[in-house]
Parts: sequence; structure tokens; C-alpha cells
Amino acid sequence: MEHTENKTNFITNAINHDIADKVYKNDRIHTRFPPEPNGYLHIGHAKAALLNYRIAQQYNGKFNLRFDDTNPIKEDMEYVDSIKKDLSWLGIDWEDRLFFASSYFEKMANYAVELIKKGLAFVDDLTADEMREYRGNLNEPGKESPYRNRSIEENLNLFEQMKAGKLPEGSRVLRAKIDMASPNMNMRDPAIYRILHTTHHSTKDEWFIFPMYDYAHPIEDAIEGITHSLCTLEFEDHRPFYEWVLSNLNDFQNEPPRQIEFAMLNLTKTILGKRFIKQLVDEKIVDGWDDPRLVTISGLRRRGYTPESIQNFCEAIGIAKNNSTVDIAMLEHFIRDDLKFKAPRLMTVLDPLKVTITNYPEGQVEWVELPLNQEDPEIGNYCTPFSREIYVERSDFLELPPKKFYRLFSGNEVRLRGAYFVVCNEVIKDAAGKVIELKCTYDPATRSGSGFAERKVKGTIHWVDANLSKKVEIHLYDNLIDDDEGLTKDNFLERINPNSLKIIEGYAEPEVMKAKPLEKFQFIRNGFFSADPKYSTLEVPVFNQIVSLKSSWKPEK
RNA sequence: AGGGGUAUGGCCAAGUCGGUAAGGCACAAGAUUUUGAUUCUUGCAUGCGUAGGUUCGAGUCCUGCUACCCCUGCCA
Repeated sequence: MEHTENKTNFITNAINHDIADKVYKNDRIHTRFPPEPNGYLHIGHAKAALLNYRIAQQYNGKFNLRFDDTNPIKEDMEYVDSIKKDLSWLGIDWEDRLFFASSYFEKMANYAVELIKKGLAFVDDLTADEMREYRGNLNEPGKESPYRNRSIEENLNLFEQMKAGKLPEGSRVLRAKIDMASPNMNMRDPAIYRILHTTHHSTKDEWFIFPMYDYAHPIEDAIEGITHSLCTLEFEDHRPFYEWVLSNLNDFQNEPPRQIEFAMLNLTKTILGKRFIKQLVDEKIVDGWDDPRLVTISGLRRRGYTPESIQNFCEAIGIAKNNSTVDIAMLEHFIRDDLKFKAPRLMTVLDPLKVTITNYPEGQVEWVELPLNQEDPEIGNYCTPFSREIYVERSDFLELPPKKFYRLFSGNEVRLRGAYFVVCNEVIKDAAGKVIELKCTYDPATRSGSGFAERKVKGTIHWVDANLSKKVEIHLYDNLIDDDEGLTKDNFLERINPNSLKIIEGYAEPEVMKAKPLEKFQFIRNGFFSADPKYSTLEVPVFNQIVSLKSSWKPEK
């Protein structure tokens, strides 16, 4: 994957220091992306996954994909599959290093036994509620559990029973024995194993106990030889426990992984919280995880975003510890930037107004030739039909034009892209006064490509032939939400933009009808569009608007 | 008896040993243009949360404030 010079950030700085200090043998660098298979990936995950992958590449190291599947209640195989698909699509290659935390369950249980034997873990009978009371709060120390000083033998025996499924779900928990008075809540004897009589999507009914994230994660990293374990800021407080686990296990005294935290991505005008996205999907407010309005990877893909645009975006926003919210305009910039050369440029009229060219012979059709993309002549030309009746965009005509309006109005001449100059002579209205048709005349001498230079015209507009164009369905999108200030579980549904999807019918020139699913186009002056793989039919293709074109046209003054 | 973090232009974000504020997005103006797009050119922090201090010199070092984020799941 070709890409730019590597940007520096505080993580690469830290790695450079580790290398200078010879922390890891042969300067080996090994990263991982550890998603929990409990939902679809979104662009925030892309930032994290790409960060880990890029660092491995940059340092000639290795990258693992590891599913952190330690909680069978929330997880599902469907998510494993979608995550793999999305990461591959993003250009991330884990080679043969696909792992599952669940395949380390036996080892993790043995390490728990090691901790028990060292007097560093104990089985607790306290209920969840009692544990919460005993934990104390931010200002007061907690109390030690009455079960904290059980004998090692008793702990071993009880843990064995937990493991064997002989104890009821939730009845006991294995806890690390650290310090109930620690100012860091994560060090107040955190639970490391809970009893769950739930079928796991991959180990099935083999296990009745499941390790907690804080205990499992450092072990997973260490087993795989990870050097730098990158995660988000909220785990900063968990780092002391991460280090506690590794420092107390004999197997991990050499080159233990180092946890480094960075800020997660926030984006303006959209929903990025996993649980919010899931709620939209579950309540069918959106059309599944791949609804084009969502910033899930699958949603962006269906919308028409390219992997390159997402890679470039993630590269551009950088990595830091600062809580920040990136303007969605940044994402839009990178898809425009990527598609401007890649996407053929065709004509589609989204809000048609009929135009009759009164001096053009009735029944005549001529095919005019146009470049598929004038910025890349390599991809060639195509032809489109032109005749006496065409459609233009309703917004390209104004009865009372403001100053500097270069489009159609009575008496004004414009260029029809790829065809002729036309001048508007007459405006036809219906009984209600709505403009329903324009009568224009064309000048045969002005045909595109003829070299005509007698006079110039300020505006060029797009059009389609009225008889030979085809109906297409167009899905226009607007932001899912205005801003997420004060967004909560309860109010967030009513904050969703009711007009985030608008379905209209447009007319497309014949060339557009060749579109294959997910093929991307620029519809001249209307934006970038992608053929929807779900709803397109042979009769009526459906196009998703990826992003509009920028416009500096301001009607006033 | 709280603890852990973060503050550089409208939004992101570089700023190694202290040497006189990169880049991108957005925005504005102009040029080119058969897309009011693209492209090009120009502009956009005497200033780095704030108040002091050290120094010939401070975004970088020291001290004190302030604001915001995270932590009291048998979630991750």
C-alpha cells in the first residue's frame, strides 16, 4: 500500500524511545487490533485499526487481528465475519495472525490458579450489590471483603468448582487481591473471573467462567508477543492493573507489552457511539448496519466511500491524547479528493424541467461525444443523445435572476454541456403559475468541439435527452444529527434528523444505466453518487449520494 | 482521601537538546475553467488555557491557578 511519509505522533515518539533504549529484542514491533465482536465496525474503529496496522508496517513489525471475545452475552459470529470483511476492505492485512481471546481461556484459567497460589487472588461470595457497597466511592476507601482471607486451598477448590460449572451463575467471583483503599478504583480488588452459564459463540458450552477484560487483555497481548498495546483514553486508569497482572505472572517477565492510550475519534453531525448505532439498527430507524447514513464501515462502503479516502482521512486527523471532534467536512474532503480522478463524470437531472428547442428538427437525434472525465483523458469518451426535447435542472432557470446568475432566464444564452448554446425565449406555465416548460432556440454554429469562438457564454449547464434518458432513483442524504451536545439514551431518537434521507426520481443519460453495484460517478454539478447494491434493479437503478460538490455560488448581492 | 488525563488559529494537529509557531480541513480574495467543480495564487496565531518565575532567549523548564474529559460493571 503506497502512502505518504509517516507522520510523527506521541506514539511513534514513544516507540522510537523504546527502540533507542533497546527495550525489545531486534527492535521488533508488534501491534494488534482487538475488537469485541459485539457490533459492526465504524470509522472510529478504522482509525484505531489503521493506526495499529500502519505502525507495524512503518517499523517492519507485525500486526495481529484478535477478537476480544470474553463476554458471550453480547457477542456473535455475525460480528466476527463483518469485522473481518470490513478490515480487509480497508486494506488491513493480518496475514496468518487471526486470533481469538477465547482460545487462550485454558491458559488464562491456569494463570488465575498461579495468582491464587501466590495469594494474589481469592474467590468472593459477595453479591454484585454488596461488592459495590464494599468498593467505597471516589472520596472514601473501600472495605475488604470478609472472604478476602480464605486459605489458598479453599480458593483453589472454589475456583475449580466455578470452572466446573458447579456453582450458580453470579454466585461467586474471582478477585485480584490488591488494595481496597487505592485511589484508583480499578485497583480495589477488581473481579477477574465471573460465572456465566451462557453458550459462547466459539467455545460453545466448554466454559462456565469467563475472564474480565482487565485481566484477559494483558495476558492476550503478552501471549502474542505484542510490544505496544494501543487503546483509548478511558483505559488510562486501567494501566496499573494491566501492569500488575503481567508483573505477577512468571511467564511474562521478558519484554512485557506496554499499553499506550490515545483519544478516540469524534465527528461532528453524526452518531459514533456503538450503543447508539446499535439502537438505530435494532429499532429500525435506519436500514441496517450498512445504512448509508451511518458512519459504520459497511455504511460508508454502501454510501460509496472508498478505502483510500478513509485511509487518507485517518492519516490526516492524526493521533493525540486530546479529546477532539473532527469536522465531518474533513471526511467529505477526502472522498471528493479520491473520487475526482476515479469517478466518470456523467449527466443526471435530479429535478427536471422540460426544454423544447424550437428550431431543432423534430424527430432528429444526434449523439454528442463527451469525455468520461476530462481530468483523465486516458479513460476515454462516451456519447449521449441530443434532440429537440431535453430536461434541465429546475434550479438552472429563474424568472427573476439575481445579479451574476449565469444560468437560464428569459433572453439569456447558456451552453448545454457537450452540445450547443441555447437561448431562452419563452416560459410556459400551468394554471397554478408553475413553470412547466421552456422554449429555447439553439445556434447550430456553437456545437461543442467545433471551435466556435464568436461569442462567449457565462454559464454551462447539464441536461439529458427527454426521450432517451432513463428514470433513476436517487437517495439524497443529510446529516444524521446536528450536534451531539447533551445527547443521552433517552433524548437521542428525537434528535435524529427526520430529513436525513430524501428519495427522489431523476433522469439519467443512457451511459448511467451501465452502472454496476457500488460503481461511483460524478453526476456533473450534482455531486458524487454510487450505485446502491441493495435496491438497484435492472429497470431502475438506485444511486446513493456520496457527497455533494463544493459550491461557491452565493445567490445574494 | 480522591485518582488519572488534556489545554497550540473556526476544526484537527506538528513542534527532538529551550533559539524566535509545520501541514491539512474550513473560510476569504483573485486567476484559469464547456461542472459557480477541479486546478493555481494569495490571505488567515506578535501568538501556544491563565498568572508569575528562571533565561540573552520559553509553546518547550519551574511555581500557582483555571477549564474540560475519564474512573465507583460480575461490560469492553
